Amino acid sequence: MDMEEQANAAATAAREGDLADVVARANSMPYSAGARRQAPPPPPPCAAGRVMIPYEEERQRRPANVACGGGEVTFEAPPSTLVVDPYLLAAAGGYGLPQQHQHQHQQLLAFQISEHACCAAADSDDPMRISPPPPPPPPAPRHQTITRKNDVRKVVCIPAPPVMSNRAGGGGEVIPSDLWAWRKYGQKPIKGSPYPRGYYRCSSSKGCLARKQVERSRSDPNMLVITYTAEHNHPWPMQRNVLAGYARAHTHTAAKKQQKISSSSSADNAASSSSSNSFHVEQINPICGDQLPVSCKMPDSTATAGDGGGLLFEGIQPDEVFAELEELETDNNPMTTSANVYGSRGVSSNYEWHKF
DNA sequence: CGAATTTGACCTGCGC
DNA sequence: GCGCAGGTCAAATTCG
Repeated sequence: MDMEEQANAAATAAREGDLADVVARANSMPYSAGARRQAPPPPPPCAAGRVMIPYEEERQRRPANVACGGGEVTFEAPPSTLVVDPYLLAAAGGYGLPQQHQHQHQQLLAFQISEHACCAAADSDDPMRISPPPPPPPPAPRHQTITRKNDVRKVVCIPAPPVMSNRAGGGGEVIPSDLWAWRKYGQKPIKGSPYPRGYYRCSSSKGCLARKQVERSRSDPNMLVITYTAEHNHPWPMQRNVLAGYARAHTHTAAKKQQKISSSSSADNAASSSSSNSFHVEQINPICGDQLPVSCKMPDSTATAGDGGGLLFEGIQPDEVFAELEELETDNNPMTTSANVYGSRGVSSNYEWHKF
């Protein structure tokens, strides 16, 4: 089957909500700049409730169960994606990563896409289904033409922190951060959904076309559906010193913010101090064959999608993260290894990834 | 005061 | 061609 046939089949599968086919397509479609993954064996048809996607026979005994929407999807744990925070990978997710890094994360990305397919399947009228593989997008003269329906999108489905009442994105929505810096530029109510959709663009670099849309799943409000559109045209801002600073800086600033919040709003305080400051994502941690109880803390209720911060990692040792970083950095990428090029200081604002 | 967010208006694509 | 819905812009507002 050549690429075109694959694309057509995948488009049909997506329309029909065939999760297995969508996953197959996700695994075989070209990601951004690099399409180096070979298509896995055809998965079994999408059955209601539970889907097993063969990935590696020897790991079949250690499936990771993911609750998403109404059904349960069992994904194989990709062998090369251990103990990396799902959000980091959602952010990196291969999408917008330097080409050689994308390869490392495509397996997980396949999971992410398929997981959303599960959500989408639960939402019978969910418009955010996987789009058919588009033709190579021509240079867009205007921004509107870049992100219309026939562009490349990556969809991530993650557990959503409780709704907050602060001004952070999405009408109080707290978006788990990724390593990119995002600036919100719009929000729209979506027909048929009680939850608005927030629109973010990358603020890490001027002229970066990367965008993302964040909304809650209609079928499962506890799930956030993040749609990444276009690519970052600058290096992935992921360096060990960035993360190191991030961990410290946010515990500190979080405390300050929390102090302020608690004195200003008792309602907000109740929400943020009880449940919303910490949420567990072990259900989205299929990347670990064994259920690694990873909990991500939202440092404070004012964490926004744009500030690039917001998550503290429990259950993941810094060394493990850095080991992963090491792997990435040694992947012969001059852009990420020369951290100071982009990393020591951002481009145009103080709202950037160096704040992690 | 600079930067981010909010929000109403406008633009575009798509279905009928 | 028209209307609807999604996506973006940009002025106003808010925050640090």
